[in-house]
Amino acid sequence: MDLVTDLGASKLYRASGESSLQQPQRWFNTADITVAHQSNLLKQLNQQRRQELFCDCSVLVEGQLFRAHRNVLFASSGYFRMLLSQGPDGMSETVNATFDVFSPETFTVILDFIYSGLLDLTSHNVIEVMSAASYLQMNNVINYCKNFIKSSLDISVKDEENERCLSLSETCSFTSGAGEETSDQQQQGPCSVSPPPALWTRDSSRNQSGFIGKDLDQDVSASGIKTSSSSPANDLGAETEDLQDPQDPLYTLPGTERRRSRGAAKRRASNSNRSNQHEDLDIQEARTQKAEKAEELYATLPPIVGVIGHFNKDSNPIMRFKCPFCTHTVKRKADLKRHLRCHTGERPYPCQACNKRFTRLEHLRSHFETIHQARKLVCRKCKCQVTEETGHVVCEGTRRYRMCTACIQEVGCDTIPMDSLEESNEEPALLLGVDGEEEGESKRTWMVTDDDDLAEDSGADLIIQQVDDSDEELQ
DNA sequence: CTGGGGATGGGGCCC
DNA sequence: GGGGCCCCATCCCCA
Repeated sequence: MDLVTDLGASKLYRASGESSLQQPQRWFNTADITVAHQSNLLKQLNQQRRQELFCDCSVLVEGQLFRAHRNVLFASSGYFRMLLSQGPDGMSETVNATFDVFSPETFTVILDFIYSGLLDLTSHNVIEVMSAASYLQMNNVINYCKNFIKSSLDISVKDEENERCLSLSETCSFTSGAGEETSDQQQQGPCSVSPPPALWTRDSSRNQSGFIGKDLDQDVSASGIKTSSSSPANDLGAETEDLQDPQDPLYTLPGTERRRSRGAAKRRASNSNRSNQHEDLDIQEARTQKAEKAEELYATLPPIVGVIGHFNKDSNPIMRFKCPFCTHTVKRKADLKRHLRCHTGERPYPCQACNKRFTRLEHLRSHFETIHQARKLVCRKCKCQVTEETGHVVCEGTRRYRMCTACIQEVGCDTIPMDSLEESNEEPALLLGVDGEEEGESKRTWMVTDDDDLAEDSGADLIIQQVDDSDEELQ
């Protein structure tokens, strides 16, 4: 076979034994040949795996044995790449790997994908598969899972993403050449997922399982869905700072971004008084919309799963509640409800002084006491202990802190707006909703009472399922 | 560039 | 189940 020409990636070959001058030429596009060959090779390997032919690698997952080919695993998984490259040189030796961090069912999905390119994702297994893929360092699978989640949730609020989401939401299985770092997807069948609302993925809070790492954030995949780089504790969402408002009840910047934006948030907060009415209306409207979406989110929340972990000494089952969004489990449902806020992005507790919102009342209280009440009896400048007598409260915008008399004199009284709690009770009283005598607004408590700011209880069904929570117990 | 402190967020658990 | 406290991790700011 002679190489005739090269058209980019697709090389055209002429069948040998034929005259190019006398007979019609028969051209073979090697791209098609390659695809067919890869497909056939994969089928053969998969058959060999199922028949346990030439399998030189044993993988034990929670007691269930899987047989596979080390070269295939090596090519598909960063974890196995590392494991096998560190293993014994003797290629004749069988390699064993043991996992307890994911279930055999999950590994079956992973293994099937490796050998077929078909990823059998469902709304019930996608989180576990993504977690396992993260563990096994299979970025392509992670991306498929992420896209699956995104599409399932119909996250897009942008018109230009609607089409993509629609096409993806119809897809239940993702296909790819095994080991390929591509995110091409094909429709394989109807989607079994009832898409949760957008806010779920718009949330970018910390992920206890940490199943989305840097790689995932870096690879936005061919779908073009934008993600933001974030802290190692990843986020499911893709949200830019610009689209969020710290005053938003669903203010959900990813961990790092959120903190990076803290300064900006503070600036915005400090400038909030200057915002015009139009902006207020916009914020209010956006808040209402997001609150509605939050309600929708809770209404369609994946079921809260009560799980039975290991048994205690008395052979009594240890009940734990599994987060439907991550692998985290907690002992109490109330704790899970609290934990869910880091996924939903709920921030039901706004500070009335700076409009910053918090996920917990105690955080709001701590913030308020520290920032706005100057509860710390420590001089901000020299850090010495101060009392009501030896120090004064200094106001700086909505911030209050204490300074000792010496530091105040050193800095100069004229430059610092002086205040003291004993002299001015209006703000703490107003903000704390204490029996203040202030006008109108003073009747507000420091935690917002707007209905749309407080998400209702999910009321999710409780499902009992047997899981191994040994890893969680270690946390 | 680095270390310390402050602010914030999240988990465990007690009341 | 909610409130609250404690602890720890992370990030940002600043000296």
